[in-house]
Amino acid sequence: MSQAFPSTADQTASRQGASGAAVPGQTAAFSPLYQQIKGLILRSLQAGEWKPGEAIPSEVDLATRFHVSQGTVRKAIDELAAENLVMRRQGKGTFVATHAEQHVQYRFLKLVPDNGDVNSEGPAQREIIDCKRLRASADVARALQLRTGDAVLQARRVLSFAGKPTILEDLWLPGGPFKGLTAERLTHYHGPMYALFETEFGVRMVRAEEKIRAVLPDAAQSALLKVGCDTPLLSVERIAYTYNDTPMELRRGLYLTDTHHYRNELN
Amino acid sequence: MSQAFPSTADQTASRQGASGAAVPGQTAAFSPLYQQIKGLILRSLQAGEWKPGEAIPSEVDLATRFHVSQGTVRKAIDELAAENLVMRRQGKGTFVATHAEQHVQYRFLKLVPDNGDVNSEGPAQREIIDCKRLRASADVARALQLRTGDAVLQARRVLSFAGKPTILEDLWLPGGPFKGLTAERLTHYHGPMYALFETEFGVRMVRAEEKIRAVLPDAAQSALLKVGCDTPLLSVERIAYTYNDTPMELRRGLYLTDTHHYRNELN
DNA sequence: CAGTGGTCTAGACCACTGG
DNA sequence: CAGTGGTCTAGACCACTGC
Repeated sequence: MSQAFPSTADQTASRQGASGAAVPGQTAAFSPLYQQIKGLILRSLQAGEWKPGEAIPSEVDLATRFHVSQGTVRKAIDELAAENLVMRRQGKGTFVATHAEQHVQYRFLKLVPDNGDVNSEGPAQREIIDCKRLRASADVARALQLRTGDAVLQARRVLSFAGKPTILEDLWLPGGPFKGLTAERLTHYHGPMYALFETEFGVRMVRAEEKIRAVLPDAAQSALLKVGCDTPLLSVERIAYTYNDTPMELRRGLYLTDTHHYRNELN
Repeated sequence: MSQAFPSTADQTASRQGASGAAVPGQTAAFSPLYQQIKGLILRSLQAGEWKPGEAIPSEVDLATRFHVSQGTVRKAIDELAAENLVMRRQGKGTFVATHAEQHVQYRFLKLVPDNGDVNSEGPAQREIIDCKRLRASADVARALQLRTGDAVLQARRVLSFAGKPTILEDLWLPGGPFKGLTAERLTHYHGPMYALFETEFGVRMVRAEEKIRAVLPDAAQSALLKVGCDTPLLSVERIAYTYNDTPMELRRGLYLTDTHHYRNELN
């Protein structure tokens, strides 16, 4: 009895007592109740039942809805909070996480000024170099789990700090979910790009993976960053995922690291 | 009543009921019971009451010892487990984390082969270039929270994969805790360096911070890595900490990234 | 003051390990 | 089988927020 929750929402949770009655020759994957609840809440988040920034129902409400104790709902939400999918605020409620908040802006950008103070340099200046639709090359298609030749959107931009070009980014988005995204829209939006993705296209980036290398720029790249072709740069390839481990963005960044560095914490 | 646990171990935990009786003009920092328990367990870990790899007392034992419920101990241990200070194993117990285990070896090394399979290339070949005692320069002293001129131990080594030099590391250790460490010992030890630190010097690295840049090697560096002076390399400066946020190692690595990359996961 | 998340408890039962 | 961590519950109370 590991298929405890069929598709409809309001349903009583099933305890998995009879472990002997499982499929023979196969280990019945044990999934605790709170994991199932977590899955249900996840499904609602995914379906957009609650929008980014909004509060989700209180723990007692959810406990009633799912016919479990508050403690079980609590443990489910604990895990969602640990994965940054929701934010708990004591006395107020639990809120769907968003990239559009001041203190979590640029959650995925690990480049910081050498003095360590992200606030010391003010907001980045952004310049969209171009933005066009094209057909996915083999490697882009693979990264985004599309087929070669599928429609994708490509953009290139430069970020500058204190007037100095520091980051050159190329990014690719699947054509379907991001239909209607234009250079205009990108240029005039103020705030993190991922916030725009949320509000305009309903795409929430939930986690990302980065592959980092040291490279030398080609002629076009060095011109845009205004450095010599012999200046070593960080190459940061990022794949960002929505719910369900679905890749939704490929980003290739070149970071200038003379006044900034990529900061990472290891646990 | 936020100073609930004085220095002796076996003591009854105090509830913090009377919040009105706090120091006037100052917010009484509320610290929940499980945090205090966590602090006590942490203190025992730090004091070496249980060695790396050993089991700590069971939850019920600890609950008895601290005069709290098992649930409270559980929450304390949950946090310690989340910080990788202990490892829980259902049915067996809770164990002090160690760097000397197969599946968590090289916990702090994020460089992986491009095919992503860490096991495909076999163990790294290690060569100690040198290892000597000297006086801390200003920047090394600052990183290790020592005074300029204090005794430090410096080592340099090259790691090779499939015979190809890939990582050049310089590292600095505080002279006091690592008294007696020699090039001999480093050369003949098989296993992660951090495991040696645990077993031989009782120093457990708990977390680390890295600053990453792209650089070009100098003549000596390029010779050791057998690459040209125009080959861009990842510069990875790591500070590793023991308990209490005490820095215990400064490491400056140069990573060759033509067949490997630095892998990072963002949440 | 009511409503929210956060803490703490005591007890029952389950899943896993090893002797 | 006993001992461990893991789940789930019901209930009490605390801390914080906003009305």
